[in-house]
Amino acid sequence: MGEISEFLNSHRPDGGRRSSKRDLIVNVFLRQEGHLSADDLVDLIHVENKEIGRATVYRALRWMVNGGIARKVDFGDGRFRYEHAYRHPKHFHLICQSCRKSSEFLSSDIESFIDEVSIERGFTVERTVVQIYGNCLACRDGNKNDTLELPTELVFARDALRIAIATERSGLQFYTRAALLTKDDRGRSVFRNLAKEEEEHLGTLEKRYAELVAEHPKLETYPTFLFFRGAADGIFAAGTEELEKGVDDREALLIGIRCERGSHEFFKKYGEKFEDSEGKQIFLEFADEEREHLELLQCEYQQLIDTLNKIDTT
Amino acid sequence: MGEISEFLNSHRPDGGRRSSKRDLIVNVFLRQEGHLSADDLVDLIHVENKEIGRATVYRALRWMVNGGIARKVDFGDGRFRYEHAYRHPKHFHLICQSCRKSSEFLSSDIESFIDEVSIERGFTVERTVVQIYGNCLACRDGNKNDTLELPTELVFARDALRIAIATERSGLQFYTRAALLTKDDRGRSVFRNLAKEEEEHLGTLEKRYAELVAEHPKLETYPTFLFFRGAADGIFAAGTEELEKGVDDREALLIGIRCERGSHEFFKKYGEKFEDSEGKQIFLEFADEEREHLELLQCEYQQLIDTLNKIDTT
DNA sequence: CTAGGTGCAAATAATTTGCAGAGGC
DNA sequence: GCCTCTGCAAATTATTTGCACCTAG
Repeated sequence: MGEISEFLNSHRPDGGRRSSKRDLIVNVFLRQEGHLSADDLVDLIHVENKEIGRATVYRALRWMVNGGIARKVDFGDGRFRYEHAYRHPKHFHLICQSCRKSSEFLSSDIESFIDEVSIERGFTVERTVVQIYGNCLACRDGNKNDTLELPTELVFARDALRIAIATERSGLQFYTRAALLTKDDRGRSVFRNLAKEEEEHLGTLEKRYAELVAEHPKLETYPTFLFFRGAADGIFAAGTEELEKGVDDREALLIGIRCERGSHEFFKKYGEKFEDSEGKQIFLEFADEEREHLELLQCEYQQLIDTLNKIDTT
Repeated sequence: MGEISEFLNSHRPDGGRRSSKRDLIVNVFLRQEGHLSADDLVDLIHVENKEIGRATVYRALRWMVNGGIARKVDFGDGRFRYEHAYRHPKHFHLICQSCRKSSEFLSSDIESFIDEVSIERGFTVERTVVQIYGNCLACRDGNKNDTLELPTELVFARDALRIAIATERSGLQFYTRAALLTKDDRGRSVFRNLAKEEEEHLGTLEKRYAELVAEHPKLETYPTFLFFRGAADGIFAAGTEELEKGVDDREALLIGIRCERGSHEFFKKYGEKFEDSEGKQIFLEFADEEREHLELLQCEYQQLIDTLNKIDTT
């Protein structure tokens, strides 16, 4: 629970005096998963202490929203819901209109299109709402209510690992192929080294993934949380395809740079979405590695250009 | 105004008796552009007739929402807004938090990602909300309130034409190139004919576009309403690139089929979004043309396969 | 004539606020 | 001791409803 109080300290708005009642409200709230209405929370609080008034709960909720501990969401049925932000990144919602349950997802692609639209309109984005209303699978084929819920941070970590693994695999393939196709000795050894690194890291990631699902077997079949189309066959897949068109060493380096940059940016962005947790760590470690590769390639590219210029002038 | 009453007739829910008061409410409502709160509408109604009660306006709004004449939207500030559906497809919103104005957009890509997520989760979609909250350009750099608003149907028509033109251009390029690369005489004439058709149609579309912007000069610089990344260099652009990799006649046909199908589906989908209007017509005409091309190519492909089989067995 | 539309006033429902008192620092 | 938190009850806000009356078909 030390981590939670650390989280609370960093998210306390204004000098905010502490009070045992508010502490109780915040604690009960953080223990819940999912989306509570103010009234749901009042009921939960009253189980532990009947002396706490509705207004206090409302005030505590407003205080939490201001400090970023809670997020206020609106499913359009006249009351607001609240979800806590502890180890829970901003996300989008699927809302079932028959059972009123909501499930969550993230889509890197939707986010990037939203950015594109906002830029075109010169709009500064503060907050984005994506809600899909309809009917869930459970409601349609006879309410099998096996709605086991895994903590989002675990599912996020799983998706992070899957995407990282796919990226490493395609990276390995890319550098292996590039090493084969490269004419220049020095370039070949750069690509070979990178291939070796990708291979090693791939092993680490696969082990980590195996451990994760061993500990939580339900994770394997749990629905996707983080959608990212580009990850299906790995970020380097398009690059490898390009290689086959017959590019020269310089172009191969550029393709590598492009892929590493894309993957670095992706993992950095999603790493930052998460209050510290397994998922965040995986993403940020990966982002770091990709940045190192990127720098290595960029340096190599610069040297190649310099060499070519020297040849040109002699 | 005949078209409006036709629209009303097709959207009248339950036997719905007609009444002069409700007629007035509906008429005033349909004359507005943008998003009104119930109270805004009450005020507007009271300008023309003070004898109409708030409850009646609320009842009329509910009646319109049931019949699909109006859509109820929720910008999260505690009151609902209403927008009419006449010549106005379902869309997404950018909502400025300082001036409370909202602007609209459509993104084919976001819609397709939403479909993807829904399918993965086995979710049947009824309604989709995408809202971007933040600050608009006008609010940020000193409120130049030159907020001229063009009717959505015009902007939609413009975007339809732009996308259609880009598609025709890339189609023309594709078929021209394919005709050059084709070895088989018969195949070459098919591609050549298609190229000719694309060229003719391109001319028609460009004329139509020129007429549209001549009539409404502000259209040229009005912000994009329909975002579609694939349209930037035309739906056939990727296909043309593939051609250059050196494909055989059969593959060229398949690429053509794929492109025509994609373009047919895109234009059909967006054509259907619109209550009859200029934009709808452009989209559906275009969808039709692409379907014809598609059928032609499919037929040609079948004959090619048959011929190959015959050669194979002799 | 009668189902449905209408105005008014009262009801509802979620949330906020005023105020007097309690409690942390 | 001061400032903030708290409970209670009253206020607020958007919307809906009950009911007596009116109107179109």
